[in-house]
Amino acid sequence: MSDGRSPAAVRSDNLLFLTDEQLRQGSEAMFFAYRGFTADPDRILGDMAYGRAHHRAIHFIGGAPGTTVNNLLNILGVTKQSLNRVLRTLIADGLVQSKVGRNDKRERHLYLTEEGRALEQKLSDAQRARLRAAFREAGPEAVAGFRRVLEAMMDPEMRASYTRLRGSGS
Amino acid sequence: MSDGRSPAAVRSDNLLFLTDEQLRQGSEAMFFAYRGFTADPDRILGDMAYGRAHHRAIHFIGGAPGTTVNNLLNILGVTKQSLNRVLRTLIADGLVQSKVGRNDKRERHLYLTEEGRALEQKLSDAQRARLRAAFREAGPEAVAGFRRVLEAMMDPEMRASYTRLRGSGS
DNA sequence: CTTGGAGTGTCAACAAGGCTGACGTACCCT
DNA sequence: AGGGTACGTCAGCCTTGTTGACACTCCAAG
Repeated sequence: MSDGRSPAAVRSDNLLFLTDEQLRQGSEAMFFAYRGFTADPDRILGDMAYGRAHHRAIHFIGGAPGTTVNNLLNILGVTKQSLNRVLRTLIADGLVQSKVGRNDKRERHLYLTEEGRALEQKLSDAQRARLRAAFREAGPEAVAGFRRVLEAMMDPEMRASYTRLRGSGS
Repeated sequence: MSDGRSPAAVRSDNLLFLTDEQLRQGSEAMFFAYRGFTADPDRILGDMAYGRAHHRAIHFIGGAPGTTVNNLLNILGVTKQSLNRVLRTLIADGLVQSKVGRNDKRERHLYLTEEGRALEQKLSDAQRARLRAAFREAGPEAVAGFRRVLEAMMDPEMRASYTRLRGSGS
């Protein structure tokens, strides 16, 4: 039920001495940190007609120009209807360009326009500033540990996406 | 270690060699890891009539029995209307009990019922299992670094909430 | 006692962003 | 020619966030 009452529970974790309380603190750290992590871009987007979903799309298109819709779908883990709604507005507003594939004409390859790149820059600058400050404050070894834990926390398929297996244009 | 292409960019961060690419990877690690982090409870809640908001409420009430509505509001960072909608269903369903404060009768102190505690247990067990596995895989030093970075990433007020300043009963 | 303000509950309306289901179109491949 | 793939889209539903407005209870100050 709770921390340290049962010697057996502690013993079962004797390698790392992970009490429930420590794990609880880990959960809450994730919650609060993620809030901080998204706070800056959210504030910027709040002033415009866009939301976090647009940010994600712009981010991953910017990071893998020429990626296909299907590819993005897998990375973001949403339905095509959800993604399409976001993509439609971004394309209509001229932030994203969609090109029919050369090899396979069913596919659409996505690129940021100049305007899209500008917004991506603005958003990621805000987010990177916080991340940079946090990394500096915590120190290099802490950053390495941070990365190791986060990686271990992902679903395996996501770990693959994360490890630079991003799809590229045909 | 550093894949610095632009000497100027590297030099500007010479203390830690933080390239934009490293920060980008940090962002994506947060994104994918948070997805993994919430995946298990979300799956459980999806079968019931509850969502992530209910999980959060139950979690923080369970961790600080007797907390007031206002307290919870500050921790969760949502409007009272949003929280109230969630709380109302939890109270109606008998998972949460709301008691009028002794000293200040305007306040409501929130507690989990037996049933509520059971659900909290079920949800946090799933989440803790993933966290535990990740912590084990990454090792103790990595966990310490993980905590340090997350803490540095929070907003200052949230850091206060996180550091066990949770409100308690009247 | 009156009054102001804090803490809370609640109604109404709305928006973002998830979801499912269904359908159409264009295309690739066998 | 037909089946499966990639994509777009319409329609509808849900959760969860938002504002704004209003009422009630109660504490504390005047």
